[in-house]
Amino acid sequence: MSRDFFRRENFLLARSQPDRNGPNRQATGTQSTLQDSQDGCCMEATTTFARGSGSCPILPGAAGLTGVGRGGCSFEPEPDRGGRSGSPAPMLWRLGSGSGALGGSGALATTRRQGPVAAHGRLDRRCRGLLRRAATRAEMMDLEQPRRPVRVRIAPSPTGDPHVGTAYIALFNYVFARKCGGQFILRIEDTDQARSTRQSEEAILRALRWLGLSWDEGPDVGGPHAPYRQSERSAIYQEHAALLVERGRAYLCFCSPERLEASRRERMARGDSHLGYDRTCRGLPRDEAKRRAAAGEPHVVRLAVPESGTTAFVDGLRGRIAVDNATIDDQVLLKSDGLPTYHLANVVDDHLMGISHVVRAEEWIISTPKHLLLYEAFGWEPPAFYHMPLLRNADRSKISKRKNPVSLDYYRDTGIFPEALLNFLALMGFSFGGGREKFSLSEMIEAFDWSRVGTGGPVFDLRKLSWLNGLYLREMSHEELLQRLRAWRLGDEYLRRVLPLLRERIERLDQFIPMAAYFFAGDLEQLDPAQLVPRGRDAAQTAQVLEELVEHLEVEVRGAWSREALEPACRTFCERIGWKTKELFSAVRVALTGRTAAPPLFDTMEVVGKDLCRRRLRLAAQLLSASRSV
RNA sequence: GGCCCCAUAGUCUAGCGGUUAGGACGUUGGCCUCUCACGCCGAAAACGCGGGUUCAAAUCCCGCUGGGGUCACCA
Repeated sequence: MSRDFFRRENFLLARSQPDRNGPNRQATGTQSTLQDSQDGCCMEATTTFARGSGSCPILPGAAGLTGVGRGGCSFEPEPDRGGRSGSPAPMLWRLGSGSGALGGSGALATTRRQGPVAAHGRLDRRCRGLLRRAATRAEMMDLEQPRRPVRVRIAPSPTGDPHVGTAYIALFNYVFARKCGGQFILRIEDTDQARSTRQSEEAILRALRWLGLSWDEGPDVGGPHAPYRQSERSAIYQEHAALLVERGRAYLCFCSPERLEASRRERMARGDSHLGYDRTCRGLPRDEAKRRAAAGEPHVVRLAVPESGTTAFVDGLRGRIAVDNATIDDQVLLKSDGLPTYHLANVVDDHLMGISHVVRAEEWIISTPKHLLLYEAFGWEPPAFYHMPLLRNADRSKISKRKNPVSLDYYRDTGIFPEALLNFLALMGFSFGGGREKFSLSEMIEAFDWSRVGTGGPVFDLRKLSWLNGLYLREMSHEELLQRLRAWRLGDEYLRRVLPLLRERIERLDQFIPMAAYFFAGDLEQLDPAQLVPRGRDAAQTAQVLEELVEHLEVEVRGAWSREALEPACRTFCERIGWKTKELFSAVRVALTGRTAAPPLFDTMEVVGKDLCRRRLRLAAQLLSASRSV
C-alpha cells in the first residue's frame, strides 16, 4: 500500500447517517474527512460531531485517551472548540504513527460498536487495512461527487436477440440517471459489420421500450450528439485514430491475421503466457508506414501501450483496480475495414457525448485500463466506472443462451410483466433495504445508492422471477389483468394467426382451447419421452439432434422466424445428420406441441415464435437426456 | 496458463468488530379450504479453508482453495 494511494486532499468518509450508531454516538450530521498530513505518515480525522457525544467515530472509546498507542501511535482529541448547544461542534482527532507506517483508523468499520479498541494501542497493522478500506470507500464516494452533469448510456451491439443482460445494465444506468436527474443515452455499437443487423437493433429498441426504460437521446429520438449509431460515425473515429498515430500513441500495423495466428499458436505451444500481439510493427518508421498505407496495403491501427508502469482506476463498486501495463496488449483501434473496434469507438463516443459514468458489465473490467490509456492519450478526463456483476447460469458461468433463456422476447412471450422483470433484475445485485423484495422502478430510483449494489455474480433464477411475477399479477385489478392477457396472446392479432391453423382440425368451438394449448403455453408439461424418439433411434441420439437443431437454426435462420425460412433450414439439417425428414419432424412436432398430431410444423413454429420454440426444443432434449429408458 | 474480479443456506440477499447470523425463492410440515392455488403459521438449510490483528472476527489483514471474467481486425 503506497502512500500515493492516500494522496488526496479530502476523503469524505461518512455522509449523514442519522443515528445509525446507537445512543452513544449521535452521529447525526456526522461528516468526517480524512486527510494525510504533510509527512505522509500521519492521518488526521476531523469529525463534526453532535455536541457532547464525546466519542471519536474513528476510534470509539478513545475519548480522553492520549498517547496510549504503541510503536509511536498516538491520538488525541482536540479540545472542544465550542459551538452552540445542540449544533455540531468540530472535534479533531489526530492519529499519528512515528514509525512511518500509516496511522490507523477504524473509520467506518468501528464506528458502530463501542469498545476499548484504542486502549490496546498497536494501531499500525490493524489499522492499515481499515484505513485502506476507508480510503477506498472515500475514493468511491468521491466518484459520486458531481463534477459534471450525470450522463450515462447503454450501448448494445445489435448482433442478436435483445439480451436480458442488456436490460440488466440498462436498468442500472437508467435508475442512476434518474436518481441524479441526469440523462440516459442509447447508443448503437454496430461496428461489427459482419454481425450487426438493423433487424436486431429494432428488436433491442422494442424490447427496451417494452420494459419501460426510456432514453433521452438515441438513434430513434435523436439528440445533440447525433448520430447515435456508430456505423454512421466512422469519420470521427478515423480522425481520432489518425490523431493518436500523429502523437505517437498509436501506430499502423500491417501484420496479416494469418501471421498473427501462427505467431500466437507458436507461443502457445511454447507455453508462453503472453499471447498478445508481438509488436512487430511497432518499430516501423512512421513515414514507411505511411507510405505502405498510402500504397493501399491493408493495415490496422494499434494502440501503443506503455511497456512499463501500471494503469489504475477506481471502480465505483470495488475500489482500486490496477493492472501492469506490461500485461496489456497493443489493442487494435481501427480495423482494416476502416471501422473502429469497441475500444476506440467507446472511448471516443463516451467523451464526445459527455458520458460522466460508465456503468457496464464486469467483463469489461480488464479492458478498462486500455480505455484509460486512450483517455490519457487524447488528453481527456475519463468518466467514473462502475462494473456490474455478470448474470450467471445455474453453473455460475456467464449467462448464455445455451443454458438459459436470455432473450427478452422469451420473457414477454411467457407472460412475464415488464415491471416484474425489471424488479427481478434489480434484485440481482441491488438490495432495496428492509428485506423488501417487491418494488417499482420509481421506488428503486428513490432508494438507489451504489452502496446497495453488490459485487457477487447472481444466478438468474427463473422460479423466483415467476413467483415475483405472480405477486404483480395478483395485485392487478381484473380489468387490468384482462388487458394484459389481451396484449399478450389473447388479443385479436395473435388469435388471427392461430385460427387458420386450427379451424380445419376442430368441429366445435369447445375444441379450440384444448387444441390450441401449445400456442399459449410456455414450457410444455407432461411431454412423453417415448413419443419424442423416432422408431429406430434412441433417446440420447434424439436429444443431441434436438440440441443441434437449435444451434443450426440459430445460424441458418438469421432473419424472420418464418415458415419460408424454417422449412429449408430444417430440411438441410436432415441431410446433414442423415435423418429422414419424417423422423426429425415428428420429434420436433412432439417437442413443440406435445402431440403427434398438430398443424403443419413450420406454420406452428412460426406462430409459436422463435424463443418459445428454442426453449421447448432444449427442454425436450434435456428430458431425453435425463430419462435413461426409451 | 498469465492477468483481473468475486466468495453468507440449492438460489437471491441483509450484515460494514460483540446478532439466538435476518429476509426472500425453492424444499418441507401444518392451518385455511369441496379440490387446487393464494394466504397464514412452523421446520430443515449458510458465514469455503488456514493463519494473523483484537478482550472479541461473517465482518479487518495475509495466504490458500474455489468460482468467474479476460487474453480477437466481437462487442
